[in-house]
Amino acid sequence: MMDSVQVTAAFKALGDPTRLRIYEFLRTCEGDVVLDENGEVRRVCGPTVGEVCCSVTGIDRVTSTISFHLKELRSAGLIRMEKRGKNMICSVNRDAALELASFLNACQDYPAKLIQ
Amino acid sequence: MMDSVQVTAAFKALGDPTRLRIYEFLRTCEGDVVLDENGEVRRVCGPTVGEVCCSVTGIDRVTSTISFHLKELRSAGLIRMEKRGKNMICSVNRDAALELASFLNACQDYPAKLIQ
DNA sequence: AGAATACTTCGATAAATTTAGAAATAATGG
DNA sequence: CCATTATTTCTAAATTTATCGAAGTATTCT
Repeated sequence: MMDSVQVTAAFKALGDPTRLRIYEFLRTCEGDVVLDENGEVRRVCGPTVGEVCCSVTGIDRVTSTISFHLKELRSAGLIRMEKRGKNMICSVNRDAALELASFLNACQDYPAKLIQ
Repeated sequence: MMDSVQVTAAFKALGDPTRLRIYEFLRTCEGDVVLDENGEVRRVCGPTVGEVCCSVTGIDRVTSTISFHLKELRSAGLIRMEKRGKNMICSVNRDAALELASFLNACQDYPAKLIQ
């Protein structure tokens, strides 16, 4: 379970237009995954850092800037990155997204009293 | 529906520890609401800015700073504020929270292909 | 081994953000 | 109408952040 420090970090990471753009792009990339020896899901193909740079339209940033933003998203636990030869393969961490969603949905656990 | 600029602004607003703290406090405050002449839900009692200052523990900020953060949350559409005499009454905007949650839940609409 | 490719880290800079405190505004109470 | 209370706006300072380009690190290719 994410504590409030982690939740803040995740929201902060998504609260930048360039990063949100990258994040949304990564979400749309269907990629193959495998189950490794421990039964963990591991991504084996998908967008590399270079592909993110080329593919994310509307923003115009050099590679080092994209790298910086990917690191921010990764530190916040929102994406995973895995070395694959010369490349780094990026993928979203769905568990983190779902945890954040459930944090936001919790607003319904505190109902307001309605008075006519 | 929130566009991506609004989503960014909302995440950014929540991505600050002081604001997230305030937001969480506001969520827990059950307050009475009324339906006004247009059938709109309107809050009639609940935490004022001053009460937010006193009640949100763990942060230590002067009133003007809290006021600044409330304004940020309000600009992002996450909370509502309504004048009531000398006071301003604060409440969370649940619709915004639920929209953000559904943005995050959309990560499930793009399934990865699993390969053994 | 040396060159090429993919990415990250470092250094510098400009812009944005958070913060406190002072001054301003608005509403109520005597 | 003046004093008090509640909140906001303004100002200035400190800190953080986003950005680029250069230099560095790894990995593959020849």
